Amino acid sequence: MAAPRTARAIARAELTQQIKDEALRQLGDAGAGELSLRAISRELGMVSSALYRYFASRDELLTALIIDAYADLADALDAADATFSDPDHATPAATGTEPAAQAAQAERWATAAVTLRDWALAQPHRYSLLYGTPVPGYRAPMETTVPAERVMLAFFRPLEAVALAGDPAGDVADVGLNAELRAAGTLLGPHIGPARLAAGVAALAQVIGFVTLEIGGHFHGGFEPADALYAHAIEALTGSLGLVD
Amino acid sequence: MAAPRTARAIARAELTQQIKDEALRQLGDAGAGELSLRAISRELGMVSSALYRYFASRDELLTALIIDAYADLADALDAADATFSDPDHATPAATGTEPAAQAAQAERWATAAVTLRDWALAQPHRYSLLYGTPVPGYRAPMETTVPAERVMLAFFRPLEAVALAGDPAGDVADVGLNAELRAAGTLLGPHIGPARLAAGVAALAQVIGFVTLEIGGHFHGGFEPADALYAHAIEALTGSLGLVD
DNA sequence: TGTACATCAGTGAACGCGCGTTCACTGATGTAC
DNA sequence: TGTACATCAGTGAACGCGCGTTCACTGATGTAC
Repeated sequence: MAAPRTARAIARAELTQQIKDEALRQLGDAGAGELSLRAISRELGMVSSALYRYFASRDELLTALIIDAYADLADALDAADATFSDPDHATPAATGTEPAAQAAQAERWATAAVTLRDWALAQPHRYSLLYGTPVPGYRAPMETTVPAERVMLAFFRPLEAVALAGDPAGDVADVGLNAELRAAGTLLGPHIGPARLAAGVAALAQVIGFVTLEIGGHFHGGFEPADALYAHAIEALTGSLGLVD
Repeated sequence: MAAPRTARAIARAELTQQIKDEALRQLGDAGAGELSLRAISRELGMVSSALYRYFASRDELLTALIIDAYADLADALDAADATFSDPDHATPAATGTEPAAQAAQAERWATAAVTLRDWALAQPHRYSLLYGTPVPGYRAPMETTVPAERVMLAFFRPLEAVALAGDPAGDVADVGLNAELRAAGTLLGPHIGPARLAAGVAALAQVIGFVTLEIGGHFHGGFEPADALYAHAIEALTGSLGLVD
């Protein structure tokens, strides 16, 4: 991974980034289906075939953009979360089952939800790349699953903390679903009980749904900006997650 | 609206439908950004310019597809709901505040949620057209808002019924949000209190989020099919709507 | 019922444009001795 | 430190393709008298 720092390598890294930046600008204008290598090269003042020194095909560029977007969103979520595990702050994960500790995890979760929306509203085309309509003819390769999981994890870390503190939450009635949830739990948070895991997935679905609707203009005329509505929903969700009473 | 039933008018209506059908088939293959008039005309065995007798432009065809999709989804929701207001069945809307009446509305709501997912999974490209990434360069005209609202209404009718039966549910803490909710309520259900309206929007967002994630392949490897998880979430949602205790 | 005229579906050619990808090439940068 | 060779970024032309939309046209269908 650590490339040699020759002038060539530096120039290559820089131009690779410029290509991605310009690609993103065009996604903003046109949407994912319309990403054009020729338009990108034109904008960068080079010939279209030169792009092939940097990305083997259009799909490879698209994959790079998706991976970057997941990573960037995950970074934003981690950065927002960092304030909660700072040496300056208490690390509530280890402090026990008392309401105060749970409330702190509720705030962590709420922060993740707010951060995701802020990120999405700031760059809706990148959000759409991740959670919108799949791009025509493009199937995300496995390289994207790791950064995608980093995003998920930001929403399950607070639940894991509460579970570790002694409140795992119980099973779910449906036996089959219970097994599915336990299996998913090994990735998302091995100590979270099935009931809370299900609530966690549902809460995340609501966050995604909210943002998708808002970006899609479905709140037009009614709510919008949907800040207040969203804040209200988050409060209810932390309740449903068993993080506040 | 009632066109003359000349042979010409009949042929026109039929071909118009065939064009739309073929357009949908291509959306299934390629996604919304790639809808091609030439490909459609090719498939229908006619010359591309002939399409302009039926749709003035690509955007107009796209608009027709969107309106149709909303209408079709709304029809499916209404049909599923019809069993609840059949003369054969009790019409619980008028029966009062007793738990039994509320439970009936909970089932109505759950039916809407299940119907929406079934419809979406059966034709994911149409769903994406409505709730996925906005099509590049295309802005939905106002003609689409009426059928879009029909879909929403299917999810708020049960809430209105409960409200009319004497359980409107109260206000929400945030004064500004309360006003927004009251304004939105005039469309969605004039007797639904702000708190339940907010819960209703949140529940709908969760439904949309779930289906969007499932169609986008984000449940791959974990859940999928997500039937059990979805059913579980719906139960929790009817609780959050104050339709079951 | 028959005729004259108007409407309209579908044709075929063309305009002007854009796309992803390939290939042989040149010249500059980096490496090994 | 200097030279010979290998690597690689970027060029420019080309291939083969697709697109939305326009226009003047023909022939069939519908309408009015």
